[in-house]
Amino acid sequence: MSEPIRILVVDDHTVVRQGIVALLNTVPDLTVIAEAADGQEAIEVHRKHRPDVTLMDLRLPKIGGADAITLIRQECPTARIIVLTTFDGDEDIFRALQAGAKGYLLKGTDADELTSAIRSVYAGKSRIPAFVAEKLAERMGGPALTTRELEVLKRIVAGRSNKEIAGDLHISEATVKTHINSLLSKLGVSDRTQAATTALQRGIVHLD
Amino acid sequence: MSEPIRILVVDDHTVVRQGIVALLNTVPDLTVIAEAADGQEAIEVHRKHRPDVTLMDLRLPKIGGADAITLIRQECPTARIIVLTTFDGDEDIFRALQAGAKGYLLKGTDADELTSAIRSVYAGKSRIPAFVAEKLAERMGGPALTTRELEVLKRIVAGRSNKEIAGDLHISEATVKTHINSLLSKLGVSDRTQAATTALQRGIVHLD
DNA sequence: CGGCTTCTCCACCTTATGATGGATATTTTT
DNA sequence: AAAAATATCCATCATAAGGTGGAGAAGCCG
Repeated sequence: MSEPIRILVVDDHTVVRQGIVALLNTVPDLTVIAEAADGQEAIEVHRKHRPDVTLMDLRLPKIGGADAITLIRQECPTARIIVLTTFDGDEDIFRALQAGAKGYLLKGTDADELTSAIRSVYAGKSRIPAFVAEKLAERMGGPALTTRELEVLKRIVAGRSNKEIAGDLHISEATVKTHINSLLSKLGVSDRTQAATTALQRGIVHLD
Repeated sequence: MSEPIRILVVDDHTVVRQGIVALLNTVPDLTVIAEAADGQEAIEVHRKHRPDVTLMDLRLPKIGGADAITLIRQECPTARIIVLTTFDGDEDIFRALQAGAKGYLLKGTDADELTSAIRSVYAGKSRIPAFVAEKLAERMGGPALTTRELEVLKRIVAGRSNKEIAGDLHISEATVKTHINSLLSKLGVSDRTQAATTALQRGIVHLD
C-alpha cells in the first residue's frame, strides 16, 4: 500500500474540526497531520508541514479563508486546497476560487463525497459542484461594484446614514447618494435595507 | 462497566454530523444510537429511540431547533437536550432554553468539554455557560417586541416599504410608522436598516 | 493623440422615512 | 368595577433617502 494522503484541517469551530479529523482518520488512505483554528495559524502550519491537501473553512478569525488561500499559494503555488464551508454567498465562493482553491464543498456533503473529493484534488483534479458554477455565472452576470460603491455599501450595512457616510469618506452627501443609486441598481434592489440584506446574503459584506 | 450513554445527534450539515458521531464514538462510555438532519426527523427519531441525551443544532430545515425541542419535550418531558450550535444571537438562545434545553454549547468548545457536558446533563444537571447567562440578561434588559412590531420587523428585513407593509397587514401607512418607531427604540437603533441588521445579529429574524 | 468608457463627484427635485402627539380598544392590576 | 398599563391605530410635520441629469478626471483602445 502507498503512503496515505497527508491532510491539514482548518476550522475555527473546535467540535467541527475535531469531528472532521475523527472522521477522516477512520479512512485508511487518509491521515490528518495538522489542524488550525484561524487563517494565521493555517498559513504557519501549512508552511511547516506542507500537507498534500488542505481542508479549509472560509469564515475564520484574524485572516479570512479566501485571504489565507491567497497567502498560502503565494508561498507554495502547488498547494491543493479544498474549501469546506456552509454556504456563504456567491462572493465568498468567487473569492476562494479566485484565490486558487481546487475544490468547493458544502458541509452538507457526506463523508464519501468528502473523501472522494480529497482524492480527486490530491490527484491534481478540480472539484467544483455544478451549483457552484451556477452561482459563479450568476455573479458574473451582474456588474461588479466599484471600490467606492463597496465602501458605501459596507457603511450602509453598518447602519450609517448618508450624512455620516459622506463624513467618513470626505465627500458630499449628494455623491454618497449617487454611489448608493448605482449600487442599488447593480444589486438589483430598490432601497438601502434591501441592499444590506442582499449584501449579507451574497456574502459581499459580513456582520461578524 | 455500566451501560454507555445513548445519544442522538441532530445537525443538517452531514459532514459536521458525521464528524461529531465519529468523535463521540471514540469515547468508551458514549454511543451514538441515531442521527437526524432536520427538526421533523429529530422528533420522529427521538420518539422511536428515546435517547438518553440529544445533541441538537438550532438552525435546521423544516422545523427549527427551538420548536423541535418544544415538541420533543411535549411528548417526553424528561428528554435531556443539549443545544450545540454556532452563536445565533440572544433570541435563539432564549427560545432554546425556554423550550427546555438543558445545555447550550458553542461549536467552538472542544471534545472534552462536550463529553463532560453530556455526562452532566445525563446526570440531570444543567450546563449553561456564563456568557450565555450574560446574553440572556442582556435580552431581558430590553423590552420585548409586540406581535405587531415583530410582523413589521420581519417585513423590514424582507426589504418591504412602509406602504407595502401597510398593505400586507391591512393597516394605514401611518400605523406602520408608529410600530416602526416603537421597535426602533426597543431595539435601540435609529433607522430601519440598523433594525434589520441588529435583528439578524440578535437572531430575532433570519434570512434563511 | 483623440475618442471611448468608467469612476468619481455634485445639484435639484420627488418621495419615503422617522418624530411627535394623540385617540381607541384590550388587558392587567388594584 | 375603576384605574393603570399596554397594544393598536391614525394624522401632521421635518428630514433623510432615492431619482435624474450632468461635469471633470483617470484609464483604455484604436
